[in-house]
Amino acid sequence: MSTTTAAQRRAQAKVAYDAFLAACPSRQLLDRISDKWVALILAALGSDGSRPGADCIGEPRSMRYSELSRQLAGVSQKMLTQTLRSLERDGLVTRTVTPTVPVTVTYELTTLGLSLHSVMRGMKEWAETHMNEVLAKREEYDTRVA
Amino acid sequence: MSTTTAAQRRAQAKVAYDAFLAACPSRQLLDRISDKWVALILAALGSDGSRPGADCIGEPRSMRYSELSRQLAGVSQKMLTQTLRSLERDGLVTRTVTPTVPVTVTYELTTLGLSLHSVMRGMKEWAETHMNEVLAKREEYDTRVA
DNA sequence: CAGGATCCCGCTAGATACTG
DNA sequence: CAGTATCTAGCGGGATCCTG
Repeated sequence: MSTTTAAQRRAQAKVAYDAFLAACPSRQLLDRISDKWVALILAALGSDGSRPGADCIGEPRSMRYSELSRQLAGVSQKMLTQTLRSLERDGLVTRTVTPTVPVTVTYELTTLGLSLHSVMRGMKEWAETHMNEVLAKREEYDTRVA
Repeated sequence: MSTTTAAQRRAQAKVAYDAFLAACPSRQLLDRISDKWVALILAALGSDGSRPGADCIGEPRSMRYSELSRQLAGVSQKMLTQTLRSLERDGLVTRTVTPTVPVTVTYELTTLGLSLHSVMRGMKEWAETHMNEVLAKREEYDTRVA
C-alpha cells in the first residue's frame, strides 16, 4: 500500500453505498429492482410455499421460459427476456439450457436472488392485501378534490 | 363487519386479487409502488436514522418538501411532486399545509404507508449491501459473453 | 417555499415478423 | 420452444418558466 491511487481509495470508501445519492451505483441498482416484472418474476421463482404439502422446501423453484410467460399474464416476450437477462447478468437468476429437441431453458433463483426475494416477496402480497383500502382512499381523495 | 378480524379480511383480499393477472387492479398497484422514487420517499419518511435504538414504529417522521428534495438527490420537482401526489391519493402519506409566510408543507406516512414501508425498507438496504456482489457478477457475465 | 404549467426529447414498452 | 430483430407510438421524465 505504498502509493494508493485515488481510484483505490475511492473503491474502499465505497463500501458505504447510499442510494439517496444520485451518482451512487446502488441508486441504479434500486431502480432496476424497482420494477413490476422483477417483482413478479422473483415472486414466481421464489414461491416454494404456494402449494400446501409441497415437498420442496428450501429449494428455489425452477421454471421454464414458457411457464414464466404463462404465469406473468400480459408480459411481452421482449420484456420477459430482457428482464431475465438483466437478472442473470446481476447474478440473481441462473439460466440453464438443456439441448433437447426442442431446446429447454430453465430459470432458477441464485442465493443472491433468493436473498432479494425474501426482501421483496411482501410487495406483491401487500398490493393484493391492501388493494381495497387503497381503492377506497383514492375514491375519497378524488371526491375531495372534485 | 365489525366482527371480522383483520386476518379474515386479509385472507379474503388474498383470494380476490392476484397481481399475476394483467387486468387485476393489484397489478397496477404493484407497478405504482415498484418505483425508485416511491422506495426512496418511503425510506426517507420512514426512517428516523438520527435515533438508533429508538422504537421507530411509534411516530413516523415528518418532512418538508424541501427536505425531501434535498435528501433524494437528483429528483426533479416534477417527479417529487407527482410521486407525492399519487402517494397521497393512495392514502400512503398525508400532506399538511401550514399557512405560515411563506407556506410550509409537510409530508408524513400514514398507517397504511408505514405498513408498506416496513415491507419495502429492506430494498434500499439490500441494494446498498449487495452492490459489490452484483457489480462482480456483472463483470463476470460481461467477460463471459465477450 | 412549494409547487403548477408547458414544451419536448429520449427511451422503452408493445406489436409484429422471423429463426435455430 | 425460446428466443432475436426491427419498427414505431407513446409517455416518462427532465428542463424551463411562472405563481400564490
